[in-house]
Amino acid sequence: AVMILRSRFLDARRKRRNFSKQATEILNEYFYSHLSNPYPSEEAKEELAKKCSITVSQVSNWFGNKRIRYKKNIGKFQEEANLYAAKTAVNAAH
Amino acid sequence: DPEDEEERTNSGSCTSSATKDGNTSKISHSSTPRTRKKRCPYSKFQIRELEREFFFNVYINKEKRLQLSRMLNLTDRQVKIWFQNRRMKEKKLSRDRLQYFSGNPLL
DNA sequence: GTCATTTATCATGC
DNA sequence: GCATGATAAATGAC
Repeated sequence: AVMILRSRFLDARRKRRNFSKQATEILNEYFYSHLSNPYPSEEAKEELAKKCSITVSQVSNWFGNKRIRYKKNIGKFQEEANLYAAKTAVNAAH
Repeated sequence: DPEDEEERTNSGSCTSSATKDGNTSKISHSSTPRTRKKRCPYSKFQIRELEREFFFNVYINKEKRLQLSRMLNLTDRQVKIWFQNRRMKEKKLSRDRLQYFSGNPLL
């Protein structure tokens, strides 16, 4: 029984599952609204993790990947950037 | 400069082809990072030996470190860094285990 | 020494 | 076939 759970734990780490649409939405909103300094504090990470129903480590991984992949090809993310820029603008208006 | 303590002729995968030529600096970084060393994954053999030593001793001393670095064709610095990263990995594993099994009372 | 990172690589989803 | 999340080397702050 313990062995089963142990193997299940090891598998859970290796298997990759995409985050939910809502989670990605929340993370992108934060990223593009802090584009000048996309480094959330530890407290901000915990809050994001809670809202996204993921772990703090996963939040750190997401921002790490996002920062370098954005930097490596800004053009590819331009459309996405405009989208979330408009979205945050609407939210601010309300 | 934290420069190479002899990269040693690598036998297997990631040889020291860092071409430390003087100036290919396209962008004039007035200082600091003169070409970051390319990340090269270690071989199965290297990992096994590192893990073996890590099991006995989470902290490796200078003596064994030099010995191990020579045996694995790695620099002393690389072995030191590997143990640092390995300790961080162990800590993260502990955190993840705790979180993973926290919701499971093992029925 | 720890620890948050950067970067490349790995593994998987679709 | 790439997009994406996680991990493995390597750096730097402290």
